[in-house]
Amino acid sequence: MITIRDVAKKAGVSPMTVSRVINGRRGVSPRTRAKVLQAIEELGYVPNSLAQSFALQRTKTIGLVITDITNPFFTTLARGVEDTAAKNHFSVIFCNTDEDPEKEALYLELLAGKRVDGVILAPASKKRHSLKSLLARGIPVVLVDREVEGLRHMDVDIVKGDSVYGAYILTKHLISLGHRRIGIIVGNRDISTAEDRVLGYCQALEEAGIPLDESLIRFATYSEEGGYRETKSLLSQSNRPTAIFGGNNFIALGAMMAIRELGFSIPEDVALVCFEDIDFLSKFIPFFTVVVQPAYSMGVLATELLIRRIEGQDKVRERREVVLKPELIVRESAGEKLAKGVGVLEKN
Amino acid sequence: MITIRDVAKKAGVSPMTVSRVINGRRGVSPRTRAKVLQAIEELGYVPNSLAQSFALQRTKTIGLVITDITNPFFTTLARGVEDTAAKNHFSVIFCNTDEDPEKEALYLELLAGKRVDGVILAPASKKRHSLKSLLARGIPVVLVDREVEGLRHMDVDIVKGDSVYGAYILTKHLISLGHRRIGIIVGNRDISTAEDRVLGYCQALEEAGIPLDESLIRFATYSEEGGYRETKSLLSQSNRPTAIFGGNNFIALGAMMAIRELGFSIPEDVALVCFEDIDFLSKFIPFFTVVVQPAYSMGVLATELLIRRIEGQDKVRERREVVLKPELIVRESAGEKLAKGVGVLEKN
DNA sequence: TTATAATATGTTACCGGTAACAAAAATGTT
DNA sequence: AACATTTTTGTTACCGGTAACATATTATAA
Repeated sequence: MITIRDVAKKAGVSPMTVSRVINGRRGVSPRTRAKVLQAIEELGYVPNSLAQSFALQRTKTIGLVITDITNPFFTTLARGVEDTAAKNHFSVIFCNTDEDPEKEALYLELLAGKRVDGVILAPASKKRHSLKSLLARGIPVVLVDREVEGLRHMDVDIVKGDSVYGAYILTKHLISLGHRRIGIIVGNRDISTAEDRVLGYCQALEEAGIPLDESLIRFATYSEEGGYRETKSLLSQSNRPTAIFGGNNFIALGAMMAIRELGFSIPEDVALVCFEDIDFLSKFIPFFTVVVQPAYSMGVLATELLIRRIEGQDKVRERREVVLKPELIVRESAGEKLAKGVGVLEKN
Repeated sequence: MITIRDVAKKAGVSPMTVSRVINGRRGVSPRTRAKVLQAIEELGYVPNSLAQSFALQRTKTIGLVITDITNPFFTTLARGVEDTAAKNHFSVIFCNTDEDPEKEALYLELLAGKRVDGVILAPASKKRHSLKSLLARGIPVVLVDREVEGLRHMDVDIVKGDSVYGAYILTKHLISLGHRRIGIIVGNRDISTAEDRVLGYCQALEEAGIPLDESLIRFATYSEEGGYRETKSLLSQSNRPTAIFGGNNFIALGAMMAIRELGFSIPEDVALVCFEDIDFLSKFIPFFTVVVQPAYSMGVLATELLIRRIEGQDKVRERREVVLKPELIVRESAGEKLAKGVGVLEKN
């Protein structure tokens, strides 16, 4: 492998001079620079960024720890991260935790060992402990999508959607269409968005004077199985809901399966809405009423915040919180066509 | 930052001994090992894998260079790569080229600089040159999904789907349903799968004795716009096709848009089939007839091949080629319900 | 022309591990 | 007990860059 010393020898200069040329530092005469560049060219030299990272103690690499790259929400977010990282000459190492806090802890440890310059994390749990290995080492962290408890005074930024608000408007929309018994299925109680979405749901019900029925609130997992199981359970209880609020796209997918299996149709028998759009489906058949979050922007913003921390351009040390408003997209799955002239649907 | 020397001092041994303990090497007495472990524990020491990589000249990291993580095919493939890499204690750096050979070359250069142990690449073009920076440095490469020209005798493995066969059976399926004029839209001519899919298409036509009409074959881009534009063009020509074969999911999506805009319906006016499933959509509404490739397995296999090369377990130096058969999933978008009793549809 | 500053280049040591070899200690053998 | 072996531990140098400082060269001013 060709090193900086090989180049130096060939160009008849010192390694340091070559280093200067590579990094475009001033203080190299044009003639010397030309000689060095030629030597680099002839030898096909590529600087060893590993050695560089090692010497400089920074890797120009960030870790992206999410739960599942297979979820379009995270895919899009990841794309935002990658694009922004590339623009700033950072690479991205990516890790899927599958919502497993242990796997998460393992990955964070790994990233700490790799001395990544920073980490973007969608935490699998509200618990703080897995962050320790990073924070203790002074590695900046930006959370995305989800909160972690007890970080108020630490410099861990966060970029998230306003789940409370999103759930609130979605629930309100259902109520405006005449629904009174609305089931809600979200992820694990340990995930902040699960709590928040239930909170927004409760707020909307309260505002409408609809009494809360605990049996309609289900904490499951943000997965197809979770949605499937809880929907079956919800729809088989005596006083079954007329609408179901899926905590995310996967849950809605599972719910859809369950509804179909039970021989019900959407929205005639049960309305079904959810958080996150259902990508391809919605392009083909604009059917599902959803609340969408700006996933790509979340990735971009998180990366920008992180890089700013890394480069130390932020004098401000306190925690930053970016909360993005989600958007309600009204389509048909909540029975909008059936309920002509109701609420948001006047225009129909 | 705590180093191995700090631990050594605290434990009253040499750094080398600590290194041995960390790596679980034999030749350390139980008592010493205990002392060292305790020191590590007390100091909260985590080995600097950067330094480790540097000393050992291997990074335990692979690069994954694909065109777009947003495409579910690549997302799934990436997941296969990540899972397999993690299982073997490798990390994955990921890069999106957006089908741009220049961006690809840049990323490969970057990865070469980072001294990744190997690269998995879905090439943006058949041209070989961007691979040079890796091959010259002896960095193993495994191609996925697509071929690169002139690599016969080089040790660059490949894992791909059998595009010729896939296109062949899909076209044959259309023919069996009575279609004679079938339009096909694929990606750039520089991409091997584009050529292969057209090849399979031609074979099926030839076999059925249907003369080739060049105007029905469109090399565009593997994107929504490509599908949209070419579909509009295909459907507005005088003798318009009764079926369209989308080269991938995005193309089909664009085609769908175009068809809808032109006021046609699927499959009554035009049949529409494609390569790659349309994930969410198909779960909700099993409508699209497609040929699917085992994306996850492709990721797994590619990673396994790569790691085997990296670890040098392969005595065999010649190029390996893994070709996976795609699967035809017959649904309704080619007019199967309309054409009762025809071909594959006897069971209906 | 000489002093002084500015610019260009070189030297040394270090980043934090580990391989390769050397030395010391423990164990076994005759 | 004396020697050979094996096991445990330590020493040195190196991986390939770069910071910090030292020195040589050139330009600028007095």
